[in-house]
Amino acid sequence: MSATTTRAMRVLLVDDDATFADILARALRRRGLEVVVVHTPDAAIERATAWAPTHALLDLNLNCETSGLALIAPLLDAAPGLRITVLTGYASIATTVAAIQRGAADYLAKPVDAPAVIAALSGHGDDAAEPAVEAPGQRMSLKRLEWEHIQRVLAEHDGNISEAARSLGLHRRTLQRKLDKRPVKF
Amino acid sequence: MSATTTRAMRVLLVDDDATFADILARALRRRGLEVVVVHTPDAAIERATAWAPTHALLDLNLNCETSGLALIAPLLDAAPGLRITVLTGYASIATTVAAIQRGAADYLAKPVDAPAVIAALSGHGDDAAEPAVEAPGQRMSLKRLEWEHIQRVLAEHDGNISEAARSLGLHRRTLQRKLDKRPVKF
DNA sequence: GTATCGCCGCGACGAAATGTCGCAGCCCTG
DNA sequence: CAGGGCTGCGACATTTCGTCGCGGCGATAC
Repeated sequence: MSATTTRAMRVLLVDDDATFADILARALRRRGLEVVVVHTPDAAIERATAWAPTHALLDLNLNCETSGLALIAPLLDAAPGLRITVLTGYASIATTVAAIQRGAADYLAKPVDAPAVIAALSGHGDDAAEPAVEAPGQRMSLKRLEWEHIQRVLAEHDGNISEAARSLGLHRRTLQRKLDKRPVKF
Repeated sequence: MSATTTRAMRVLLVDDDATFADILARALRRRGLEVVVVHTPDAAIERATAWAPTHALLDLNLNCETSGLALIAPLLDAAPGLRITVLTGYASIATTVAAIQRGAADYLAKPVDAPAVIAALSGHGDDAAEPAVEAPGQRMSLKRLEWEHIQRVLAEHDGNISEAARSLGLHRRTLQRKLDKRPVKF
């Protein structure tokens, strides 16, 4: 273990975005955490088994076939007790539900800052603070609503774009455009 | 399980919005579910204890102090094994995480249609696969969904188009056009 | 009375989103 | 190897959206 604080958290960072992963890793290390970065599902499993991390940061949309979602179970298998925090740039209610149901401990939407990540990792504001039903003076924007629904349907069809488009009654091309077009703030 | 009726799901619907609750309840009953509607946390606990429902639909933002979130644990206490599905008009990642961590089985953002609710109730997200795509035209939603949401927001603003437009984050002119375009076949 | 203000309905026009077609690459299966 | 389905993407015609502006209405305020 590190000589820093108490028992340092051993964090396995799984993200195919090397740039983002490195920055985040550096930020976490500066705060005394032990971090190992991997960019592929296979490497993630391998490290989880060999290194026995205590926490994991998992990017949902690894651009490979295996979604981050599919990685949750194997990771928990490889390292029992692992506290997995899912991180994603394309957050949606549907994927949130799926992630938590599969065993993730928390779920964060990019962009996030190091403090927020650490808080989530350690489980702060987890079961403690109540999000206090937000009172947005504003309804879910139509865009947001659409995004959520698309994610839901897409998930129902296992990520099959063509099928989802058909099911949604819109052109595949349009769905594609909608999909890669959304950073979507909220 | 209740062998009397065809193992019908006994659903406890907790929602302070009487209108919405009634409509939903009717829709569910028409599909063969047993539904009991309550409008307050206290009544919810009471019914959960006395009636022993198998499923619960819980609106997150009951406009009382006790958020729906806080009701999850007591409900699970009152009726062990209860499958709680959270329903809310103010969906957010944070509340989603909180709800599921507290024991909710699923989380849906309004507006939703009866089929979606039933799917969630029966736990399609857990293990069941749903290759059975609805009939064609079922998912024309994007438009329908938008329409529903617009109506909801419009109603909440007492029909004030300008205000609703502002709240929805779109131009008044656009809202007008969207409004008079729909022949609205419900 | 009339000035002001906010909401409503609508025409117009450029900007953006969408529907449609087509092409090429991939992977799977017969 | 051919055939079929999924995917990413370019091109182009249509449609919708965002914005500005007008005139009209009704409620207050002056």
